[in-house]
Amino acid sequence: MGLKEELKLNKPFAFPEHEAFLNIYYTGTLIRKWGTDFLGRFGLTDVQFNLMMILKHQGEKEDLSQARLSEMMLVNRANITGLVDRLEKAGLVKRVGDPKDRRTNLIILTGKGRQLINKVDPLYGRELHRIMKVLSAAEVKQLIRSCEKIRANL
Amino acid sequence: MGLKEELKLNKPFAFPEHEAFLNIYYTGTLIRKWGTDFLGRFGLTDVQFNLMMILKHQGEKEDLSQARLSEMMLVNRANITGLVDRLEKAGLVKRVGDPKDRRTNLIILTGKGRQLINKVDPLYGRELHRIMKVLSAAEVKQLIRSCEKIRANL
DNA sequence: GGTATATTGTTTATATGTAAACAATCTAGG
DNA sequence: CCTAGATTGTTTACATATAAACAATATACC
Repeated sequence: MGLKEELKLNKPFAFPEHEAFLNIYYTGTLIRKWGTDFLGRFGLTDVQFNLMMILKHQGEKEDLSQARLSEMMLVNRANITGLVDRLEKAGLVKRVGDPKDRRTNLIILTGKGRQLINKVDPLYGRELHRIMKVLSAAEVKQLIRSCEKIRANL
Repeated sequence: MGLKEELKLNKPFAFPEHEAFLNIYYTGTLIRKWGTDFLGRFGLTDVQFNLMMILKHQGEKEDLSQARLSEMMLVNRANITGLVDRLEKAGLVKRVGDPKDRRTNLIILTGKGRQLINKVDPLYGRELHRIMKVLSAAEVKQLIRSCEKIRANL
């Protein structure tokens, strides 16, 4: 359904570019809501899942400090403090001192955290496939290209 | 630039659909950040601007209660309380009692609010055009279709 | 070696988001 | 009319976001 109908707007969009811009904005918002809802069954928020997925997939080859995590998650480093606090309290991650830099905390999954993310990751992947399979391979490719073009101007 | 490079990931995406999904998520996030940055010059957040744009464009034909605003902005109605509080304190909007329903607040722009949004709206539109003009008309149309298809499954 | 500059993680103040509970009010159905 | 159920806006408790300031620590350069 078009945004005009979804939001029950009383007039159509003046420019298709405006409609496209809002489509990304609203779809991004709804993806976040969907993620929060899906992951809530496992006691996680979407942001917590994001961080743990980075630890699982990127952490194989790279030590991940709070500053590096904030960069990959596109958030201010002040955010990571509380986020790691909550995950640490839940026993899912641990702060480890970096022997090469005493300012730095390296964040690693605990056994419990690894076990949880190993369970949730494939279930999440399956849902993601369900959501995206309505697009053809060409549409997927074009969507990626269009998003990249837009980001280049932001 | 691809997400892999932007986030400096150490391995490529396993599935294009996953990459497309994250592209929307991250592009939505960056659009929000861009908006906050651009609108900050006028003393507004992107959320406050959103609400005022709805009041300007949708308010012409429809009385807008807090509940209706929360529906159009895809947020919980509890949010609107604080948002309107802040805009009211800034003198940009007003709460008006609905004569037909004493539970309801109708939200309207003040003179000052209307003046501000009339100034910012065209400037915002120009920036939006700058950002989106890298896409052809066909790409814009396809982007809208793809987002709609994805939302249908969320 | 010593000093200026940069970076890291934390804290604070503020804005936004959720869900759940509440009082006030409306609506439907007898 | 009256009562059961729904809706509205608010409050609370919490999770997430920012920017700005801070102490601790690294780094770069003379």
